[in-house]
Amino acid sequence: MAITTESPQARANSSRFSQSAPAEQLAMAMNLCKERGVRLTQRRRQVLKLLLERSRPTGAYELIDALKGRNARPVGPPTVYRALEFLTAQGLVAKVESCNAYVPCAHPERDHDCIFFVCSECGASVELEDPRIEQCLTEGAAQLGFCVTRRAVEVQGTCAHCNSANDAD
Amino acid sequence: MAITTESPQARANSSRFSQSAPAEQLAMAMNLCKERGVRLTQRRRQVLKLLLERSRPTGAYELIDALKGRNARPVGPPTVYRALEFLTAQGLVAKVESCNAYVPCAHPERDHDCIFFVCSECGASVELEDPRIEQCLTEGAAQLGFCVTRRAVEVQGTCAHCNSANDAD
DNA sequence: CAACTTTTGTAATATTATAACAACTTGCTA
DNA sequence: TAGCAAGTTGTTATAATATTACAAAAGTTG
Repeated sequence: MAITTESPQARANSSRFSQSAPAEQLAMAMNLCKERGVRLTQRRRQVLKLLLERSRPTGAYELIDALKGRNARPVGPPTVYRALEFLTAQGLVAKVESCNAYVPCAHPERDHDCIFFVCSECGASVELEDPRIEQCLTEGAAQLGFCVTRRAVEVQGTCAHCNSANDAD
Repeated sequence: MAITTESPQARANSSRFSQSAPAEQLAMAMNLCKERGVRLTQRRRQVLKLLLERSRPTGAYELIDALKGRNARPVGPPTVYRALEFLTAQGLVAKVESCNAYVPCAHPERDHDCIFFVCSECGASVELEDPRIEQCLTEGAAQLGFCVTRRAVEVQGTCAHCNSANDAD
């Protein structure tokens, strides 16, 4: 098996950089779910929309608070966690484990791993795809006889934007 | 900069496979701390020892419970979390973010990233080193102007042992 | 419509982690 | 060696994250 050598592709989770607006992403998600015969209900759509509108990984309780404003009755934790579970299973959302927070995936239509670069200063995250890393992890797993279900590759640090802001001080 | 191509090295966190006994690892940790001029106090040593004795990533509250048996007075969460913070800073222990659990590092003397393969069935974890992945992450960071402080590469799935046990059914 | 499945609501609670401040240790140094 | 300063640990309370269990509602199918 040859290692593909396409260069890694980055995609920020920040609206400043996003390649498609929340509305487009939402429409795409609805299509995807229709094709798959699963239901992107109103609640699930609400949660996904909120995540798409944010510029950074968002905690479950932040989502709960945000939903309080949009709904007649406040929603409880299980409701949001269930929506996140569904969205994650569909590859529409990923959990950033090191932050206990959630982000929409850049390319839910493709089945791939994401690498997250999370800025500990501004909280923004950038999703990177790198087939070489997936390949390494696949090889490692094979070597161990390990059967993979989920991967999390997360890099913490400070983003270019915050770095230059700090230099200016 | 040439990519080193040494093959990845695995090291299980299970005593079944461990290459050095807890006592040796502890002695090594004490030396390391001495060299660095930091204090591996009794509490910190206790926590490290517990982690070394376990065959899997261990939660903070599991450590607290275990310490209750070993000490006259029970220790509170902050004590354990502080010990974990110290041990992590010294590279003696790493947190498996996707499990909210902690494991001793295989090679605290070397400054490197670890990749964890965590079995969701038996809970055991294997630490793998792969310079190629570190290289990819370094490149990715450089490309983004991102300044890295911490990395977490975690793979969830089922280990060889559990896989073959399941096949036998 | 009736039976069934899936989704959501609600209340309670479990699990993981931190804040704030007091007490104790350790190592120095006057 | 007394006394101070820094670092470490103890203690209490509480914050933040997540799940269980069961009831109600909505959607699906015969």
